[in-house]
Amino acid sequence: MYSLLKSYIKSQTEINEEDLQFICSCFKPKLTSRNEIVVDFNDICDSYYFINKGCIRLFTINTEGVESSRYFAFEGMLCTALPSFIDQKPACEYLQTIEKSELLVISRADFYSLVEKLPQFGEIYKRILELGFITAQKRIYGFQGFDALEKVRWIIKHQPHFLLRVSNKMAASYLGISPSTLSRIKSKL
Amino acid sequence: MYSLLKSYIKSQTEINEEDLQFICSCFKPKLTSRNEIVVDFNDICDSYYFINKGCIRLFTINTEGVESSRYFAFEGMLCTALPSFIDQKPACEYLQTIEKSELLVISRADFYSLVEKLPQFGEIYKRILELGFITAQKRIYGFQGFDALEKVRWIIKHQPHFLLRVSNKMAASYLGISPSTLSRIKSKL
DNA sequence: GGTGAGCATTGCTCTAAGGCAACGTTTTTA
DNA sequence: TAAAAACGTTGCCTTAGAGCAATGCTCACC
Repeated sequence: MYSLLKSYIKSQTEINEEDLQFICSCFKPKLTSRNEIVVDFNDICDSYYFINKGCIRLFTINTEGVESSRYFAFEGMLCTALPSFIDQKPACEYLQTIEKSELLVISRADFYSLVEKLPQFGEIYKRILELGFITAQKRIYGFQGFDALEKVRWIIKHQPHFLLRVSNKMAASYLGISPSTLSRIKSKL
Repeated sequence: MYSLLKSYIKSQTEINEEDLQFICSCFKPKLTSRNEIVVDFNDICDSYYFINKGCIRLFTINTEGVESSRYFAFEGMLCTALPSFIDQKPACEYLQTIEKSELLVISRADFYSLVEKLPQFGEIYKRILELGFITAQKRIYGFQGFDALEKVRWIIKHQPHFLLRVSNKMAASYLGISPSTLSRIKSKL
């Protein structure tokens, strides 16, 4: 159950077995079903989630009822509704497992306690933030000024499994195009 | 020259005068002209910039020669081409002062040395990353699925000075609309 | 394992907004 | 300070892609 988490941590930092065990002991397993909402729109998010199996989507619904997805996380990745997690305000977005999933959950208190007490874990958190920042930027550049076809090509290049793993509707809401447009583009390659 | 930087740091963390002085001594003044390119497309970015006066734009140019702006920073803000700064790879974007500016520049080596040696500065860096991440996310949600008018309303609401400070062309390239569309929208309020 | 809800696909129509061009204005440069 | 280059604005035309609707498929749920 914890082998993927362990190898994730070891890939991020030098760490001894004892500390590694201690970190893992802070993560509790949680099984979720397809399309289960783990963090609701008005919730204050107080956990960080490691995906042992399955897939998490972060999305919101605007005033006209249209979904907008901003992030998908897969096996071996950490994920949370970060703005809410950091500032302890309502998430204003949903965190959803779009497949039957096995999550490893660490509470905010334990997470920050690890960041404080274990310098290696502080390093990991810094790295998560840096990577998140870079990913968001790449996405902004990747989508800005591109037409629908170019966006689809971009996602195929940068996340080859994405379109295979995610429903047409969700993928479209991530790319900022309509499901029918995405469907038409896919049928032409 | 350093008063704005000092008040920025004091607003972010508890710090004594000695440490504050030491931090400031790592920042060197740099004067730049309007539209000066500070970090070029192929440069590896090895400085962090604090804006004492003026304005920085981060943008790139795609294969068809179209500009896409992803971030504008104003007085009292820190800014760099972060992906390049972190990973020491070519920036693939431009960092430009769009007005005559006074920057306070810290080298990457000094920056990371401060992060290591002064816990308060480490905190500031963590906070920069967190805020950057949150800002990027808000922008993704803020623009996704919005039409041109809604985007303009969004920027007026969230950054009221933006359209007054930034040229029509640059603002359009930030909002992901054409300069003529932005011009038309502005004329109708 | 049968039924109902939601999703994917595809054709048709319509509109927001981009491209282009012309003109006036502002900024840059020599 | 005069010429040249870049930018802002506006009109006209064109088009990518959204919206809607009909059909067939898939999957969740009893």
